[in-house]
Amino acid sequence: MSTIQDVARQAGVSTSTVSNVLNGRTDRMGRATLARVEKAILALNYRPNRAAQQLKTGNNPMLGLLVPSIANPMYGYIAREIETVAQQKYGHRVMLGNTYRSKEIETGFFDDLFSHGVRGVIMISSQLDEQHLDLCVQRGLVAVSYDRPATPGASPALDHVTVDNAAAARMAVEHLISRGHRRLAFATAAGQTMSRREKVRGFLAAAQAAGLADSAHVIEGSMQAGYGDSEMADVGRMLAARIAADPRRPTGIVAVNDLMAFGLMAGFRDAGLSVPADVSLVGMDGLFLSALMNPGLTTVRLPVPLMACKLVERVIGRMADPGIKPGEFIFQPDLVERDSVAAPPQPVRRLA
Amino acid sequence: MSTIQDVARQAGVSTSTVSNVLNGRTDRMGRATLARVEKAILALNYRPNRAAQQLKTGNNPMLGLLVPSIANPMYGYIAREIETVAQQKYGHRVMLGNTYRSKEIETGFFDDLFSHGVRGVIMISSQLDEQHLDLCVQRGLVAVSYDRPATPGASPALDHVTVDNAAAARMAVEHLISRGHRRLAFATAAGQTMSRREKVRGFLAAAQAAGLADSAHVIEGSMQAGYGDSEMADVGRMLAARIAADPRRPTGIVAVNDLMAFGLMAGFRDAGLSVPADVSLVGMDGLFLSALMNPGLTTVRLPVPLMACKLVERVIGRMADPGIKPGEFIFQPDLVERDSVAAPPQPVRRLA
DNA sequence: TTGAAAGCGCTAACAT
DNA sequence: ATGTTAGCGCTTTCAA
Repeated sequence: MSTIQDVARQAGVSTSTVSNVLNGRTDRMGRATLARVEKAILALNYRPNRAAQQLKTGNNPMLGLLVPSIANPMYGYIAREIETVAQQKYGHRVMLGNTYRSKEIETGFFDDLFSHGVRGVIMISSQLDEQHLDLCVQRGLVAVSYDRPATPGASPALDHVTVDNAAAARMAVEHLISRGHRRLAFATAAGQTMSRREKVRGFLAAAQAAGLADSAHVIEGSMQAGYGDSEMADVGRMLAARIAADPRRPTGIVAVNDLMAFGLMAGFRDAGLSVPADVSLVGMDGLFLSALMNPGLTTVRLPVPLMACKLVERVIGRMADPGIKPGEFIFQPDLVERDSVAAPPQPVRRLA
Repeated sequence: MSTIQDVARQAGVSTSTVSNVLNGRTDRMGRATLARVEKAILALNYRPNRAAQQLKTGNNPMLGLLVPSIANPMYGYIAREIETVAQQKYGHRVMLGNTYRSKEIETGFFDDLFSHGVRGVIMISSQLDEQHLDLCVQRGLVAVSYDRPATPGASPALDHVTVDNAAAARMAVEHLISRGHRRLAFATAAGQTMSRREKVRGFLAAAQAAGLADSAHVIEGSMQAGYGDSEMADVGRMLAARIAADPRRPTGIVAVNDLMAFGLMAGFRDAGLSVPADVSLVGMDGLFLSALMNPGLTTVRLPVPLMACKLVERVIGRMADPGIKPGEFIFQPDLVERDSVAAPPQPVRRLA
């Protein structure tokens, strides 16, 4: 590994000149000098030592990325987009952490962020208390949160990038209603996240607006382990059994996310119910996997690449200019129609 | 952020004493001194600056992790296991990169590994030339490769951790044969990886051993984009159409991985063929998603947590002791039976 | 048992 | 236009 000194020697200049070209201050030198330095850099295949740069400047071209579990296909998708734009567009690397939604693990990650000199972090579905977060922000962390709107009232210390969850739920409900469904349910897992709360709110509001308040219910399953990839589907499977057993069961179900919908589909199959003949189902997320399900899952798709861009743009932008105030960025989803929704089954008529 | 100096001052000792307690050399000091230092560290919530440590020692408690795409559920799963053990068991953080199987991107990642002072890397399904890799290893990188056996003949500069891919394919074939299948196919995507080659070899060998060499074929679909999450399923879907159109089509199919199997299932459905009544299907990977498919996918499951442990243990072990020679570690898979395999359809008899 | 001090590779203020 | 230099926070040798 060659150092800035090696380059300086090779080019016959001082280290500050090399440093200047490294940092784009090329106006401060002759063309010939610049050329010599660039040649030496190439010849030695020189790469600046980030640790030294960071020790000096306090900056590290790296972002923290916190997800509940990267094994969850939705978080994997978001993470891929984030890493790709952080790298290709801004030259930043990504330090990844799985939190399993544990506060202790999150705290540990933040500590390490500081000790590695990483000053920007993207948090996917955080559960962090506002006070802990505020503390990190006070210590100079630039944080951007996904999938969780700003806490109303609290001073926004963070950026918030999120889909319009209430609108997403509404789209699902309206789609079901347009196909003739009157008995609706929203299937979710216990353990409130902001986004789940918003979806429930949107679901209920849309049902009410259609005059269906009395026949729209929220069904919640409890999760053993707490973080949510296969567990989320397990909950769906369990919930489906419960729903199937109910003689007055809903005919149209909105799932809190695609994984839940996958579990629901499997559970209905176990119970001998057919989707969409007996129950219709709408997911949320728009995973590529939803197209592979049998039947293909109708789902509300989130604009993941757009949101990932915004997330990265905001952390990096605010790291560069601390004067920028945190903001809130809400994206609109869209409905992808496939084969998991049909008209509700006709009630069986007894012959007189 | 407090420094080692702050701690030294607070405890009334020199920085070297603090450094000694930081590095476990507690025998070199009095009990009272140790206690004072520990108290000061706690009081100041002190965290050593990794950049400074690294500048001094050349070590960084961080691992590189290279995957083709973290949006692929299999790589997401492996990555989660790796990050978790690296962190919880060894206190190392993970720097993540998506390669999209591009050599340029891989090279860029390696450069950044060096400039960040990261000396250990885990490569999932790398396509790297041996020579490029060797160069990095010569420069001091400790590399561990997953899913690719050592190149025979070449001096092993890397560790290799992999499942016994040939055995995996054999298990799938034998399962199909045991259910009465005689016309077999192996469905894969174009673009050779080591693991795909091994699987093909195992498939062919098993078919031959059963005297089925003439009726066992490898079917290969080409990928547009090159890296493989939804693309892999797309190839499967396309391949299914091709297979369905063949009047002498195979009755039992082994898919190169679960994603391919998912695509195949969807494609057969498109074509009006039923799994397993018309075609039987065995996947490979053992994703949790395979249990959610309709029908549930029979698949050869890889021992991911075990392999992840070994991967991490090897990089970190060899970083600590460069004397350890690279080795090869092969894990055995097992078959998970679900509902995608049945007896082959009876040939239609015409009435005389 | 403890401390002083050099130096890892870099940046940037200051000097020339 | 270019060079000199202090110092970022830490480890470690050597001296006391």
